[in-house]
Amino acid sequence: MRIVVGAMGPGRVALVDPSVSLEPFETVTMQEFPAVVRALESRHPRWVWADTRRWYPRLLAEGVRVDRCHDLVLAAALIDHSTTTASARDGGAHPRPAWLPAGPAEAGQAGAVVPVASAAHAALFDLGDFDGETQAPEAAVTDRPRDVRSVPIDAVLAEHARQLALVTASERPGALRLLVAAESAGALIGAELHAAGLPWHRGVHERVLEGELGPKPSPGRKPARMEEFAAEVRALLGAPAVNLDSQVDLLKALRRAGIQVESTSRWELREHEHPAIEPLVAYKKLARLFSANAWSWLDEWVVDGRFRPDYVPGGTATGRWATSGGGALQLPKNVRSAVVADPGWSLVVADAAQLEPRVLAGLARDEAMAEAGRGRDFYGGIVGAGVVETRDQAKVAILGAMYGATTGESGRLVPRLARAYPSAMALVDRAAADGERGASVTTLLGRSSPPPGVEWRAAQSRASQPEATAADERRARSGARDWGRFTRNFVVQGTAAEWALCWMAGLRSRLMAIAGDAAVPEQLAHRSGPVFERIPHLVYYLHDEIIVHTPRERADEVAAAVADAANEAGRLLYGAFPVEFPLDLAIVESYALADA
DNA sequence: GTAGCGCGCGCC
DNA sequence: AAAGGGCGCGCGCTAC
Repeated sequence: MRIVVGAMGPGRVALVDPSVSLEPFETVTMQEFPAVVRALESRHPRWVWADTRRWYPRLLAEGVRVDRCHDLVLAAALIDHSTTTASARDGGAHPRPAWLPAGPAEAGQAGAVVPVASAAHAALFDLGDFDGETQAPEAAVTDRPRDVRSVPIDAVLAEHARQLALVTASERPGALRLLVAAESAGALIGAELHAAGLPWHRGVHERVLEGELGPKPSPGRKPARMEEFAAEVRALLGAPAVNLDSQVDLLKALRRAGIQVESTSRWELREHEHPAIEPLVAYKKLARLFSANAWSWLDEWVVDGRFRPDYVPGGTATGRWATSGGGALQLPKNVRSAVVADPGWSLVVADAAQLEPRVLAGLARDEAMAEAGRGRDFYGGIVGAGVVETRDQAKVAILGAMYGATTGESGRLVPRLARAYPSAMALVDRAAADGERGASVTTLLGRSSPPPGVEWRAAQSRASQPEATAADERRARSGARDWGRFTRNFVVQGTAAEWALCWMAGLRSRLMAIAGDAAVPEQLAHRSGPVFERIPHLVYYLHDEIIVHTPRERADEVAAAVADAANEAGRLLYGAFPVEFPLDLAIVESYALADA
């Protein structure tokens, strides 16, 4: 069952079950809405709404969670740019409504051919309702509203019907259905992660800062240890006034001191011998910590023992998430010790071991590569197969293949990988070739890469003119190769993001089931907000890694659910194809202890 | 005073 | 240790 939600008149919310009628079966005020959702949730509907980020926080604030949804904004971004719907969209029979946020103008032409997803996913995401015989009402013409909650119900219904039609007409409807469901589940999870917050121990964080930077400086001053290194660098460069935080200033001072660098970046500095370099690198390290994740970050981002970043599911081209504010996806390892479970609680920390090579093996249906990944250590498996001599070589070669390395050790090793795993190599090479000629490529479940920009196309066509100069041609070739590296990586990174979404979505439903029969002692009530009191819940997500905060006595059960969900994600994407997704999994009190 | 950009660097 | 993909953020700096 689906329930479509939209605005009806000022301040009223209409609820429609399109399998029954396009007329609302109920209209309520925004204040009444959460209670109505709570009551209807027992019927296990899929909530169809314009934008989860707008609708769901309000529900969570009232202590209401929903099981499933269809996020029309996120789904439109997928459906309207997928190469798998290109022919269905051809001719403009399914125009995007004006209220949707503008996306890239056009999806590219049919791109990389990637294997078809298994259709064995109906149970988990329960997509049986997706093809429901929904009638399409006349599309209401609306301007783009400031708040998508005010999109009229008729416009929401029309958009829903449009999306269902396009998915059905897609070349791979099963895959695209799964992708829409997984992306929407991600939107629910993103909002819940924010509501729950990551448990953050201010005292532990401050001790790390004091250990590295010295005592907290007074406002406007730099920490003592930064000043010490800065003084040392200035003396050793013979530049008493140089501002180390100014790239231009610093570069001049370095050159005057005889260090011939092109930039002030750490990796280039390290290639030179000069006594000032070591303290300069140390200064930069501390400066980064001080400006990005020190006391002012704590003041701004940690409230009541919780770090609450704003996650942006689907925020990047490849489908990885972004965050806005707080830098949640760039937390330096040395401050992660501040992530500490509440008393009586544990953290279940899990990350997928070598996710991307495994995703590639499945994507290409490369039996030999999947065989190397049988067992915990993919890179060890490659060495074991005699492809390269050392684990480090295996790692560099694999990364080189996925990122398009052409030079260095990585570039030299890639050909050996190509001989051992021709199918996998052919898949990424084809993705690169497609990108080089400006075509879009598509992930396993149907997310397509954006087309290159107008400048890129202009450079390519300039180079093909008779009067093109050598410089024109060089620029065009270099641009083509850059874009090819992007599309090469896109199919792998994007499909890995899909695996991770399925993993998290499956985990979330397992955790909800665990919570459903939870009778956790009252004394374990903690500070994480009403919805998540006393129940295991996700608190962090980082591309291939998750953290669940759970009452300690539930930790083993949660860990099993995490592993189950990973296995199921593999089956959802690859069916019976034998690619494994082992986890590094730990039950700890502090995030810092999970690496051990 | 602020918007926008390049740089450098944190994470995957 | 090294130059290949994806991001966000803070800084200095320039242009307005």
